[in-house]
Amino acid sequence: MPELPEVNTFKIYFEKTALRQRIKKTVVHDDKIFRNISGGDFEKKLTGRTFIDTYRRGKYMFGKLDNNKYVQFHFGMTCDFKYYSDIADKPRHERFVFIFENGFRLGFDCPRKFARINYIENLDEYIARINLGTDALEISEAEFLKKIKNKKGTLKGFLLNQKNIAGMGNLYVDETCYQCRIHPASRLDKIPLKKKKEIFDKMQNILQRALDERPHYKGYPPDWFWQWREEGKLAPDGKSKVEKTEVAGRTTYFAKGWQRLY
DNA sequence: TGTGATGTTGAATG
DNA sequence: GCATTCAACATCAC
Repeated sequence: MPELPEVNTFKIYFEKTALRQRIKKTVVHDDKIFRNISGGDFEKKLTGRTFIDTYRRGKYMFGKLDNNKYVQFHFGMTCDFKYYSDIADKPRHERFVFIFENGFRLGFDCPRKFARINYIENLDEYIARINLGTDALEISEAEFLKKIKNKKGTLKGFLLNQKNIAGMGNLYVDETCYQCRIHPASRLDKIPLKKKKEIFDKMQNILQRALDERPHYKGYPPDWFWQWREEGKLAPDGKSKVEKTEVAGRTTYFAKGWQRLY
């Protein structure tokens, strides 16, 4: 499910399928996932247009239209694109679909309707308004350290907040904490600078590797690197066991003993 | 049958 | 202004 690397995979999929194809018709089946526009208006705005570029920042993907406006795709927890030509392949929870002149369709499949679709007139103004942080793979160490400085709260809460850094989700946060041997509930003001730098490095390494693997939530390899995320599983020291708890309001796995609480 | 799930937001509280 | 907690969103899988 979509955190930064998964959204990047959606972006690649979108580029391979929808880019530079004129939209003959747009059909909205369900208004609910649109935030700043009605389904009817979305149909009108998108019909006859062509996507000419894409941009991703954290978990947000934007499709640039040939009139220099953008469509924001946010995939919530369960959404996905599907490109198909046979109507029998229509995804079960398709909320809207672009029908291209070649007869193929790009459907937006979204079971839980947690997605957020917006029509954006001015991208820079929009990103500034929602105060979206710098992409987790783009952010520099200096900016990361500056953001984290003078903050209290938990490490996990910080990493999950998209206004700080855009792109980290529950799984990658747990993974980063595990690899850094730090408890996700550690207080930011107690973590030494050296450790913060390590967190930054590991975060980017993990995201980059995941992105290179092009993960897709329906097709994660069975030996994927977060497989330790199970209760009772052993850490590399052979004795610390993984426990399940809640940090920053989210289900959290960590290896007690292996991961130090600051 | 009940419960929780890879996300975000807004309201309420401290 | 911050940090935290909670509810809401809607569906599926176990």
